[in-house]
Amino acid sequence: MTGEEEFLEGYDPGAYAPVAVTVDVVALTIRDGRLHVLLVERGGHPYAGWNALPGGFVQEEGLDAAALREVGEETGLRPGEGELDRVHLEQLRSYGDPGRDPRMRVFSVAYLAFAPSLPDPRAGTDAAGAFWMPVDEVGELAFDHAAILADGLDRARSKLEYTPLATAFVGTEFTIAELRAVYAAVWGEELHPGNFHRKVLSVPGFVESTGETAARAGERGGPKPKLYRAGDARLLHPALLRPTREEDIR
Amino acid sequence: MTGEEEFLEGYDPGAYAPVAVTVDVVALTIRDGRLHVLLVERGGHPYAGWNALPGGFVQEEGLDAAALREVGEETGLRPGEGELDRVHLEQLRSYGDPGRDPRMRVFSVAYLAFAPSLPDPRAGTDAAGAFWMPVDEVGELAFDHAAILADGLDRARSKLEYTPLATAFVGTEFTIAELRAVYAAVWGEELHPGNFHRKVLSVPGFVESTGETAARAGERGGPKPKLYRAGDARLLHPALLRPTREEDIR
DNA sequence: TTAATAGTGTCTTTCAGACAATATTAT
DNA sequence: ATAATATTGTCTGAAAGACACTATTAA
Repeated sequence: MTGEEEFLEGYDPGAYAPVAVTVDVVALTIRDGRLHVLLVERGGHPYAGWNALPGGFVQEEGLDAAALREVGEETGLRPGEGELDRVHLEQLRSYGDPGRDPRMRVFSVAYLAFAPSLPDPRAGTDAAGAFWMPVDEVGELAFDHAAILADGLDRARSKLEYTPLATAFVGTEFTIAELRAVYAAVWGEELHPGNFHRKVLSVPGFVESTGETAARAGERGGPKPKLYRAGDARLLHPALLRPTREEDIR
Repeated sequence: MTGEEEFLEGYDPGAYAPVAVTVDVVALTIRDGRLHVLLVERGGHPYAGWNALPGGFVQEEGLDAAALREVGEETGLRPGEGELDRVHLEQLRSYGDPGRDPRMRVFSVAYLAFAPSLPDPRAGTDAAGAFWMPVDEVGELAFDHAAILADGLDRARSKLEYTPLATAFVGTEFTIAELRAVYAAVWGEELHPGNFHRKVLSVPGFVESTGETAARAGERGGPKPKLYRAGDARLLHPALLRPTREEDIR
């Protein structure tokens, strides 16, 4: 008896139905102060013509590698050329309801990707058909991708509170105001500039000063802001908590 | 062309290698004031004789259902008989490194289960071979299960901070001291009784009074404590934070 | 000049944590 | 009686949020 036969012995025949494993990516970035998600328009059936999250089969690679490959393919970015290396990836969760894909049993491992503002994917060749859309304009999506997107947004909003995730959405050098704009875009609410400024600088390891000052102030005036880069903290202590909403608690 | 043929068209042949999807469960409970995890001793190869997390193939069911089925099979509990219904389940994350199972490509969706103290699984028939082990006595595990267990413990310790998860480890009615014992067991450190007591009662919706008092005080004296049941909060605001450890932050 | 912004200061309230005090109960 | 525990009270320092103020710069 081979190892594989032994492996399969004694299990329900239902387990032998062909299954597929895919990765789907919720890739987020901020453009013009608004949170955007990377989508693709489906060509084939089912859901032909619908928008969907970028994704595909896991090949001879790990899950993280598969997710990074998908992001690269759909954005047209190449590994080692800088921009793709700055994309932060983390696993979101997996989805496997029977019937979520009408053709066969498909399990999807969803990933979250965070990136600074990226060029439009249409420029590339592979990436034709992919585009960034403001998250508040996303309507229906193919399969269960709307639920996956919702879970991804929840996770992103939550992680801004207790991790330095916001720095993944800005360049290597940034101003406190740019960081505040990230929080405003992801949380969908304005933050008090003065309190936010003092808070960010008071959290150890969140940001560190470059000693430099921006070459120019904002379009509507004001002093030239100081520049910062991401610090070495993996967690924010104390955390930057959202205003408490009663409906989130109960 | 059938839908499935169309579906598979154009993908790398590597994607056609047979794959399997399993669920593995990190089931935690507290016995004698210590955190325990449910393990099984493997019969067949590979890793024959090693301890492993309970798990198995996903059948014609959702992922959550598969995880609950595994817990039931390995503990000997039956749905609808009460105890299994009190088990709290949540998805942990998925693992899919090539080579994590030497026989074929196996993707595992790991789950976390939290339960009040349960009877010893050996009593049942299906569940022979399963047993509870204190987490700090768990040595090597089969496959990548040690890493899965470590991830599960991290998640559990973290969720105690900002969710009412601790109430899943005690009976429907409990004392503040019992709740404190849960935190002490999971976090591995003692908590200040007075401050913990005031803190728990001050978080809206964490616990609610039953109006009753325990029939008996503890073994070593003291007043009869009041009884509480879980409240309706899904999140703790403000949270019950662990003492900050510098090494966790950087 | 005007208006907006960067950055800092102040005050109030909330909360975490250290510590103390009192009442109650098993042994 | 003794010792341990449940519960409440007090105090200090950290931190959040509201508000105010000054200096700086684009238009």
